[in-house]
Amino acid sequence: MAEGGKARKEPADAGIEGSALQLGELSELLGYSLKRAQLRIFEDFLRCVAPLQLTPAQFSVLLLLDKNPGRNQTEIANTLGILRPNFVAMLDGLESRDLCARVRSANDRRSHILELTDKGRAVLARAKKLVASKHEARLNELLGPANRAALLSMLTRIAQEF
Amino acid sequence: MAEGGKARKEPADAGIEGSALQLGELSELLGYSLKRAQLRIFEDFLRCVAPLQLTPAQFSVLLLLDKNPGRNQTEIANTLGILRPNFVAMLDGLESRDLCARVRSANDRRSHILELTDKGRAVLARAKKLVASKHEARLNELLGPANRAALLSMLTRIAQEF
DNA sequence: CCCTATTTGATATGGTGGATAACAATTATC
DNA sequence: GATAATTGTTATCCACCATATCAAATAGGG
Repeated sequence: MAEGGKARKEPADAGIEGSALQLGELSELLGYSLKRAQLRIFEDFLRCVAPLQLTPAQFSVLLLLDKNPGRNQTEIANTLGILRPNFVAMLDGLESRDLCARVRSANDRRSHILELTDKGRAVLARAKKLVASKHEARLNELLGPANRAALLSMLTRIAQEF
Repeated sequence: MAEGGKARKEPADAGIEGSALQLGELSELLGYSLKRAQLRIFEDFLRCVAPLQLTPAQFSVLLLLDKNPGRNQTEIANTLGILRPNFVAMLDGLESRDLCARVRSANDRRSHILELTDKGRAVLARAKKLVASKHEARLNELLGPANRAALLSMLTRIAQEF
């Protein structure tokens, strides 16, 4: 067994066996970076707002309820791109934590008007502070305010006009 | 019933009942626009590459296999952020369509070396053309080459350094 | 050389989001 | 007043993600 050259760990070949794979055209694919960045941002959001146990989706619901009082489930869900059936369980979660409430409408007894509770408003206020001071602040630090604004503008443009 | 003011459709109140909800701080939340933009981009990718029946994830696997021959499942999956257990079914799909093949390694009989088949290379080539000519071209049209490059750069930065 | 630890692909399983069909209650429409 | 449409809800399915576990194979230490 002394003819050596195949037993160990193949140092004979080219030699990029270590780890670093070549991403190739993948690094030019916008969708790929977009997805990766989105996962990172959501991960950081969850971390920053962990004390309040709010997901990005839940936070967006609370924000929307605060800015749009008197709306029903369908209106809120549609605005956020959530399908009505899937919005039910989400509201159940928020309502069971006393962050919002379903109130039967007097005009149309089919619909539930959604309201923030006092606790919901308090949690939202704290969440806003955490997001601004930890999450978005970190982004500003990484990109700078001007770049951050440009990035937001382009993403909004894609979301709306693409 | 002629005392009017409550029967019809409540034109008495403020009056923004039509539809347009106020997004409020949501439009300043980068994560929100990021997610929305990502969904749009993936939707368009699927549409553009529909004739080949490839998802973004599948396309990224084919790209990676092409640029990194001789790698095993773990290496490819790790690079793409896919967990090994979830990569199995994905490979089953690609292999059953004869786009790639698992080949037992001679050095290490535990691992499967992943190879693109001829058909896989052909499909990848066609997919690249569709993505470039339809998908990415449309993005360039919307943002312009310079903005598109800046966007990609910032997203990559977030994905890597955030 | 043997025994143990590690690695690789695979399976099973659970959780979460997203999508559609269907339903009862209510309202709109003709 | 009969029929259609809307609202919230349930049930169900599918894609994706995550963890524990396993058998086969390899690596490492005595």
